[in-house]
Amino acid sequence: MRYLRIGELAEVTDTSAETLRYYESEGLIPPPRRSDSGYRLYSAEDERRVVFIRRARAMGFSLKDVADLLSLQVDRQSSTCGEVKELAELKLVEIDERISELRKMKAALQQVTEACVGGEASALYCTILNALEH
Amino acid sequence: MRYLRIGELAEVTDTSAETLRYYESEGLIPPPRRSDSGYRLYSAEDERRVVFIRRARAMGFSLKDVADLLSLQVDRQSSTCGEVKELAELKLVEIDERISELRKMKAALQQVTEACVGGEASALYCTILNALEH
DNA sequence: GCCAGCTTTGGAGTAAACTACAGGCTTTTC
DNA sequence: GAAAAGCCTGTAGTTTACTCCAAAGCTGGC
Repeated sequence: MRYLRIGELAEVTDTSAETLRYYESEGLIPPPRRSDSGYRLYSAEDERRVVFIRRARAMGFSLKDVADLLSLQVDRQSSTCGEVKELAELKLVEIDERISELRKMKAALQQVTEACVGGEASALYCTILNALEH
Repeated sequence: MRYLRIGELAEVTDTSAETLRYYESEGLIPPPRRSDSGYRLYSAEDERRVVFIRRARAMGFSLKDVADLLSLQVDRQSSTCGEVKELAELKLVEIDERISELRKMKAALQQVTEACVGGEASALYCTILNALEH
């Protein structure tokens, strides 16, 4: 199994070593194993986790949100399926709402670009706010 | 035409007077007209603008992003339709990417909740990371 | 006309999420 | 084997987006 050092993981996940150490300090990624000299060594599992965090962040989820989502990683003894399911369903509703808002925004933006086909004169109507009040 | 005072606008847009003044200071909303005594008086147009800002913020767009989107409000002389269209299309791509990421996340979450139907024993498989590597 | 509850400006404070040192090891490269 | 590059801990600084005063002026109801 191949382990990555912090700089390597930073590169493949498009972030920085500082950020990775910060995530560790905030408990978003578990303390990785260390080399004899104390260097952090990250597994493929750690990498997946960081990729997930970065994706969620890019979508505007807070680190707290991400922590909630990651907490859905559950082992047998810690909590029942019911609790996990409840949390997941709450987040599902949130995600659905986000998607529908984004669709509205997309429709509005498309209306803007369509209004723009007509050349200079139609710039008058090129406002996203006008497009939004369907 | 009905004008709203800052507290009223704050209430209908579910934010605070301070935040509205902050948006004004950052150029996200234009300086509204004032009453004789200097109170801000907001139009329905202002209200729509604030609603838009709050929605976009709730979806994780930064104020800079919002400013970009609002800059699509263009008047005849300021810029050509081509420029507006280009910006709008750039944001459209961004929005599409966001939607598809959210869909992936949704699918993963649904997989988690489905795995949870089976009761306690299946909690072993209840990890969102496992679900994400389809 | 008085008082509670607005509003004003200006400036300071806060929380989240990084980001950047400093000083000192370790590893790699020439 | 020496310089360059990478990593360590710890702490301090930055950015974004608010949030909270303070001191003073308005507004509406009794």
